[in-house]
Amino acid sequence: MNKMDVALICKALSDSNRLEIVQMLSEGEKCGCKLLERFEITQPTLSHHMKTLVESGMVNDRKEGKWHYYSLNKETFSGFKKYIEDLGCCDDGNADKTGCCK
Amino acid sequence: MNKMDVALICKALSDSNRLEIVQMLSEGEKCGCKLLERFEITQPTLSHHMKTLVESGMVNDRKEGKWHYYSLNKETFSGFKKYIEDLGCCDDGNADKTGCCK
DNA sequence: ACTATACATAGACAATTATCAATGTGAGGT
DNA sequence: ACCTCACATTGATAATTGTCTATGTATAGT
Repeated sequence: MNKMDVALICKALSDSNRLEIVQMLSEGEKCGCKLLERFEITQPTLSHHMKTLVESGMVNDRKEGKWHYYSLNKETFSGFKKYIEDLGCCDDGNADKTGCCK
Repeated sequence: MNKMDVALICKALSDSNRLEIVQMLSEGEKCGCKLLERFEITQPTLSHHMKTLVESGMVNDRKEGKWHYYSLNKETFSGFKKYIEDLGCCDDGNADKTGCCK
């Protein structure tokens, strides 16, 4: 995962509604209408947010009949987590010979 | 650390220049002029980015003579990391009784 | 006092974004 | 055929953002 991917994911997570959506999806797959119930936004606005999340790679979109089921993209998420962990990796002052720490 | 804090940090990291700045600061404290050398942006633009980073809480600003020394705020960073880790915490399907996994 | 350096602030502009109301689409049910 | 539900798209608007030029400010050296 490169810098641009991470910046895109961060942008996707930079809205508190979308952050909460990701949090809800971490509990498991959910359809759009269930997500909508939890927010005070209109359906087109949710649709826009979901598009942003899907395009960032953080969220999968699966269609079944009338419904869209959204879920976290585990691969993207773990890549993102690793990038973030490595980002602050040397700020503890206990870097070893590999140039990294803990 | 709450949702708004995290959204603010994500917004700060959603620009590839700022992401690279944070990456540079993870190597250690650096002054503004050293940072500026590495980017093809003007000084006011860097100043604006640093303000965004400092206001997000991710970066510390220490003044010494003419220079501003910037460094990662380890506390904020580790809080952020923890939040991100917990965010995707249950998407592996191996949640235990605590409601969480690994 | 003058100059140079490091950085901030103000003002402008183009691009992006979050949101909405209105409308379109596609799938199921009656 | 018609209607309803789930969702997307369009078009609009106000707010935010990234970037610049121009200018201001503070510190240090001569």
